[in-house]
Amino acid sequence: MSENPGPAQGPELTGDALLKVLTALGNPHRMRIVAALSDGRDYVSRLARELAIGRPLLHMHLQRLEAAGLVRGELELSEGGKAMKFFELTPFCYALTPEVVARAARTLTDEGKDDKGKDTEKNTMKETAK
Amino acid sequence: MSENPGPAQGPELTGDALLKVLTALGNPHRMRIVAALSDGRDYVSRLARELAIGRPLLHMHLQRLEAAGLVRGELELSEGGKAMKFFELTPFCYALTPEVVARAARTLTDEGKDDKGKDTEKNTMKETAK
DNA sequence: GACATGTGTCAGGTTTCTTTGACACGTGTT
DNA sequence: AACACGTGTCAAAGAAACCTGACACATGTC
Repeated sequence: MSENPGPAQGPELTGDALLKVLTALGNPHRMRIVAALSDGRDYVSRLARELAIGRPLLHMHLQRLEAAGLVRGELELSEGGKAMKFFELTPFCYALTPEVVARAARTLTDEGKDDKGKDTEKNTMKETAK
Repeated sequence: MSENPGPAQGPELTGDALLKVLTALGNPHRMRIVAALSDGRDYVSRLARELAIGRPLLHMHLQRLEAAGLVRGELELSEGGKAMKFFELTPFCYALTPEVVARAARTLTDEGKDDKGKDTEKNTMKETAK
């Protein structure tokens, strides 16, 4: 939907990034979240009802997906003034082949396991809601 | 590197199958195994030395990769008569997009988690919403 | 026989992931 | 105020994944 430049991360794909995507997608709930979000954006509480899972749980899964760059959340205000966090899919596109995996594997770092060091600069939220 | 025919499993891809692939690939060791195997086939003990991990551990990882259909092992006899298990890559090719994941997610079964399978039973959780 | 190589499996400890039930805020409505 | 709805977080339990050090079995060589 909407304008979206071609994602197509052909050339460079770090092992840590791919690993994060794979572990993010490698979970039944998170796959279902992607499926639900493919029908359009939605906010957390409603999504939780839809998927019949707890809000804290969904929150964690969404966080994981967002950290992998697969979904994107945005806090908005409804007419009523209530803060609602809407999530929508990122139009990702990864080609999973032996060559891609092999190439990515060579750039794997131990840091990847806990994502520190390199701050990707994307620091969403941290409550500006005052 | 032999040439691979077009795998391209476009039409049918069950959620359980994709999930298995994703969880299989979503691990640093297994990614490195794929990388090592992309240089050509190898047998377990040598691979373990190469990757500097224990044999039992490698054995488990290879099993996981094989269960996902990403590698294939074959027991052969060397000249000496020793039994050696050679592993080689399967030329897989998965396109990872929101649509593919969404579609696969709809065919996810609870059985997938432990691979029991042949049950024609539709066991759609007994979860009662709170 | 003792050794080095290959195979596989098992029990167990460690770590990480998953899940749940509180709790602490906000808001608008009854 | 009490309620219904939204947001987020936390601690702790439970489950699953990961890893290691044995052990078993083969074979060929010193």
